[in-house]
Amino acid sequence: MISTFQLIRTVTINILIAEDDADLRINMVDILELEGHKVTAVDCAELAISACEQETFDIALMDLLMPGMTGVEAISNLRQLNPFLAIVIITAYATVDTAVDAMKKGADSVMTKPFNAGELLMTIKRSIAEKQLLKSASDIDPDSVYAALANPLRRRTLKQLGTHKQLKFMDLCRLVDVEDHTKFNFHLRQLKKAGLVQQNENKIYLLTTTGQFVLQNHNLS
Amino acid sequence: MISTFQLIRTVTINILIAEDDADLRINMVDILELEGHKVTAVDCAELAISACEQETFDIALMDLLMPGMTGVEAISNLRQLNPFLAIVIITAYATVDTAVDAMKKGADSVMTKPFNAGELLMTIKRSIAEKQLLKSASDIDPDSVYAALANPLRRRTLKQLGTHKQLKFMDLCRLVDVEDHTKFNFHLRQLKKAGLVQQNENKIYLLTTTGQFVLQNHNLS
DNA sequence: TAAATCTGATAACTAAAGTTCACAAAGTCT
DNA sequence: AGACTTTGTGAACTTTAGTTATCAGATTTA
Repeated sequence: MISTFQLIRTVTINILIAEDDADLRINMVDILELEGHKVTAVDCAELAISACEQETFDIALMDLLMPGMTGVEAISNLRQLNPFLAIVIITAYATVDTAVDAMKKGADSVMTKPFNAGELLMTIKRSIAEKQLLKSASDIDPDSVYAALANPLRRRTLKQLGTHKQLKFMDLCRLVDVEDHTKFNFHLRQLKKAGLVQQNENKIYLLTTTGQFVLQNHNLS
Repeated sequence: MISTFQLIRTVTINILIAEDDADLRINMVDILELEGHKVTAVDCAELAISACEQETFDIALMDLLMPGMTGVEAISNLRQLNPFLAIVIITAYATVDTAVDAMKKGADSVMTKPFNAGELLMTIKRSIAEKQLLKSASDIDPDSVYAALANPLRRRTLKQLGTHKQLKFMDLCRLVDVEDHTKFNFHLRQLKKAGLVQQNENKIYLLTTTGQFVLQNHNLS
C-alpha cells in the first residue's frame, strides 16, 4: 500500500480546514481524505487556532467570513504557532482588494468559491511546495548564518555574488574593495563554513541555494 | 512655499510610472504632478528598470500588460536595484489569481483599472506608508542586529518576549531555561545594545519596535 | 622560460564575545 | 526585623572572531 503511494508520488498532508458552511466543509473533507490526506475540520477561526496549538499542520484552509474571527484575522495567530504553516484564504466574495489584503496580512494564497476538486488539490499542492522551499532553507544552522551576516564585508560579498553570479577570488576581492586578500580570504572561508557560498570545480565562487535564499529574504543593507 | 507643503502635510514623492497606454499615462502624470509629486513616466518595463538604475524612486506603478516584459516580471529586477521601492501592479484584467500571483512575486499592492484620482493617491499613500515601516526598521545598524541574532539563547529570548510581551528579569530567565542569571543578564544587555529589547520604568523587559519588526520578518528558529 | 599575478594555507597576534565568580543594592515575604 | 529572592555590576578568565605577516604552489602573462 505504501509503495503504491510512493509510486504515484503522493504524500500524506496534514490539513486543517476552517469553514462554517457544513456542506462545503464535509465536501472538502471527503475530497481530501479520498486523496489520502489527514484532515481536521472546524467551523470557526478560534477553533482552528486551538487545533493548531495541539497539532502541527502542513496547511490551513481558512474561510474568510465565519462567525467570530475572520480567516484573515487568524493568520497572525496561526503563523505564530507554526511559522511553516501554509495558509490559504477561501472566500466566495473575493475581490482583488480582499485578496491583496489577505496576502499583505500573510496569506500564502487566496482561492475563490466555488472551486472543484482539481482546483482544491492543485492549490494545496502548490502552496505546500512553495512553503517547502522556506522550510528546507531554514533548517540550516541559524547560528552560523546570522554570525556570517553580522559582518558588513561578508554582506557586501553576498550581494556581489548575487548580482554577478560567478566570480573569481581576486575579482570578488576587488569588487568588495578589500586591499588585503588574505583578510578577504578569511571572510570568504567564513561564508563557505556557514554554507552560503561555495566553489565550483574551477575554483570560482558562487552562492549556494541557501545563500540565494538568504540574499532574497534578508534584504541586506 | 515649502511651509505651505508642510502645513498640509504633503511630501513630495518620487514616482515611476510604466504604462503603455499613452492617454492613461499622461492622465496619471497630470494627477500626480498636480499633487506636487515628482513623476517619471515610461511605456515599458525595460525602460522602468533602466530608470531605476539612474534614480531612486519611492514607488513604481507598473502596468501588468505591456509590450515586452510584464510588470510582474520586472518586480525582481526593480527590487534588486532598490529594496525599499514600493511596487504597485496596475491592470484592467485583474482577477483574484493574477493579484495573488503578483503579490507572491513581490508586489506591494495591486490596483484595478479604471481608477479615479482619489483611489490612485490613496493607493500610493498607503503603499508608501507600509514600505516606510520596513525602511525605518532597517536603517538601524545591521551589524549589531545580526550579531545579536547569532546566538540561540538570544533568539529564544526574543521569541518569548514576542509571545509574553512584558516579562520580569527572572521570569524571562527561567522561560529561556538559563540557570545562571548573570550569564543571561549579559545576553539581555547585548539585546538592549542592539536595540531589540528595552526596559520600561518598572524594569520590566519588552521588545522595541525594531525588535518586533525583526521577530516578524526573520522567523527565528 | 622567467616574471608576475592569483589563490590560498599557516602561524602569531589583537579584539571581541561569552562565561563564571564574587559581591551588593533593592524589593518581598514571614 | 531577618531571610530570601530579584536584579543587577565589575573583574577575571576562556573562547571565538578577525587581522596581519610570511610563505608557497598554481596559473597567467611577457
